Amino acid sequence: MQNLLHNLNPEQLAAVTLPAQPALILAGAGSGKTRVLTTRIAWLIQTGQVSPAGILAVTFTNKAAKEMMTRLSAMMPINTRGMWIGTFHGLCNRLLRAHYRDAALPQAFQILDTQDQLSMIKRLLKANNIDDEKYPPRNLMYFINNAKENGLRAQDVEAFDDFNRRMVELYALYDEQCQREGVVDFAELLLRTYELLSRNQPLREHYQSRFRHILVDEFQDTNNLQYNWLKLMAGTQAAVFAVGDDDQSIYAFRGANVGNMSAFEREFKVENLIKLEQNYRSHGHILDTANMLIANNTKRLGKNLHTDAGHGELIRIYEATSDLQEAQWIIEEAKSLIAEGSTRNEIAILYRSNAQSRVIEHALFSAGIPYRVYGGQRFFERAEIKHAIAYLQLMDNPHNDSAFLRVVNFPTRGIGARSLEQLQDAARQYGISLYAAVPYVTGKAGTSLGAFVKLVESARFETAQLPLPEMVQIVLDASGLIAHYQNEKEGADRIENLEQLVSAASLFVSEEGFGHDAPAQLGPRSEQTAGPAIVTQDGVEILDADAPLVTVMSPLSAFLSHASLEAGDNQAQAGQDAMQLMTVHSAKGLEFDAVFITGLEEGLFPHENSQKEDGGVEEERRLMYVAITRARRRLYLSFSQTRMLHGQTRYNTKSRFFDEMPEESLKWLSPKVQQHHWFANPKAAWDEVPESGANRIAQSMGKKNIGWRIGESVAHAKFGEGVIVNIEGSGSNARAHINFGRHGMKLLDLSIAKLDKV
DNA sequence: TATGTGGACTTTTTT
DNA sequence: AGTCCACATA
Repeated sequence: MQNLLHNLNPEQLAAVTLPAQPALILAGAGSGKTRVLTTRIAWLIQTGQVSPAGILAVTFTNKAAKEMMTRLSAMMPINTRGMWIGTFHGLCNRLLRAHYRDAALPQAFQILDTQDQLSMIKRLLKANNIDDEKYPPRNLMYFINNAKENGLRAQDVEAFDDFNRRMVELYALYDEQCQREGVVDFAELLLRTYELLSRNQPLREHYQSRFRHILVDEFQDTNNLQYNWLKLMAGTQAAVFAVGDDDQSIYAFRGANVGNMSAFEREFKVENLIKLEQNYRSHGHILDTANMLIANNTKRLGKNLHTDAGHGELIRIYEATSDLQEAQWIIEEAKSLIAEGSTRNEIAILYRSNAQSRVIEHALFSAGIPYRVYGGQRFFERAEIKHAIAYLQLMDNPHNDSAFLRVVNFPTRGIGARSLEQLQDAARQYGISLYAAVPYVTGKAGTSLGAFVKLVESARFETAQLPLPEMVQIVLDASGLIAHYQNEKEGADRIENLEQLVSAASLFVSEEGFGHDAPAQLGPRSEQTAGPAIVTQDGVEILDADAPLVTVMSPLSAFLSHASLEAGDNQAQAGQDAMQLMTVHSAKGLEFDAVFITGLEEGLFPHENSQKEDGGVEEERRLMYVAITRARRRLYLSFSQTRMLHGQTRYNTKSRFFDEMPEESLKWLSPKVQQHHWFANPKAAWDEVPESGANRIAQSMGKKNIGWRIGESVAHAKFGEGVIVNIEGSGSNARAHINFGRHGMKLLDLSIAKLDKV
């Protein structure tokens, strides 16, 4: 116990040892948030206030859940696998598996990932002859997900015009189709659980009285449905311990509602509000910069980070002439960092949008510096893996039409569009799945479809008694996937990935406690585990907290859930000491000795789209706050006068965020006025050279010799600094398009406007 | 049915 | 500029 609370600062200690009441912990970046969460759980258990079974801990990512379990096992001898620690979706999956009948789901229901959901919607539109120009599948998907995240079924959505009425109809059709196929999308996992518990009183009361303590990580990221889900789980008895940071709320665009923090404070009558403001990560100048920047936001719960670590180094700021040159500068700085003893792993290059990584990657590649880009395709999202998974899905639940269509003719087995059309007609006519409709198709199409069904059936039959990894291996061979990729020119990597799927199955089986000899397909092993695994109370089947997934689902079903809910690593070549490239969003939660934040230009960061959204710029500022607070010791900020974007050169002004930082913490590496753009930017130079054809055209159009040039920086009394983006007309008629950053693009008459050179 | 071509798109992302 | 997707063609 002494040990457990040892080394906590007063605020952390206070948070960890709060009484069993609603609590809101405002945990600043680097303030030891995860430590507080895990220590709180350990303290509750060790002091005998609650048994491990009475704890529900919710996170957003699998990574965070795993981290929590690892730290918890390090703190006390406890089997965390049986505990209810997981993501919202993972926990919902667990609940729905245990109570599938009450939730009106088939036992082997499967989970659609975003790809699957979109392809399902496309199919739906096609089947109903809907013009996908008028109803873009992606929009319909957003519509449906948004409705679900607000707890609304199709019948609850109010439609005020024909267009929306149609959308609602399609939403209803979509849900019916999912139900027929026995599949649920991500939002459905949440909503279905919410509905299950709100309708089923004994079940609700069981869980409400069982979970005495509910702990929530990253509370600022909860959406409306998740917040209501928590309220329902908590009932009136549970102590909800919510940890979050409103200043790090950067996911509003996907439904996160920071307002949930103040709603929680109000609705739960929170009396225990603790701020963790002591930062253990960054040096003083970095924190001062972050603090001053975020102070420009209006709607804040209020928080200021401080450190004992001293001021440290100044923030280094660099103005580049082009994106290319910015990249080259980064590499020079990184090289000298490495020369001074930094490891590449400890250097991160952050950018607002993925498109910015290319130039940097090119530069790193030519410099021969190893790097790793986050955010690529993830293991379970690769096409070949999705194919293999689809075969497994069909063996587990043949009515999954998405899975059926994905592989019915892959590898090709002579089942073309015509055959499938016949099949889909039959399926629609009888209201059954494609798989079930196969017997209704006659002729040659029927024969080849029948052969496919036989393939799936015999794979299922032959592997019924085998452990999961062996089953996967057999499916890879029997499906013809391996053979297909062997014949393909660049199939080697794909075969390697498929073999990795077998390893993933092995790893899964041992990690989840299924045991390597457990048959993959046999039903739930509740009979074998016996004991208290499932108890009946008021006629309701109740899951015991220590019962892992093994008791409620087969290894195969569990593995398929895992594949959907945990798409796997998206890092390329892990392991190697490499520089880290990622968007600011994906950097959240990470920290590095040295951080480069690049592309700090108006329009890019803050992003131009954010100006139109209300609260958009504040979210961008929080994003910048997250970026700054990733750095431990050294922080570089850079921006560029010109940048190639979407095949066009853009002239941006520097980000407004520079004006919101403390001058005394900054060190400008480049002189305010650089050499002229056409000097450093080869492309611009080419355009401006008098001999070039392009320039002769420009001259004849009056683009030159009027005292101003495209790309030149100017200052205007009202609009501040800007960049000349284009010039039209000549002589006294000359007018210039000038990008004034936050003031937007202006068209000014050059003979009238008072402009100064910068 | 594999392959090519034109057109539209382009902020951020986890489950 | 680069990617993805739908549709057309050999």
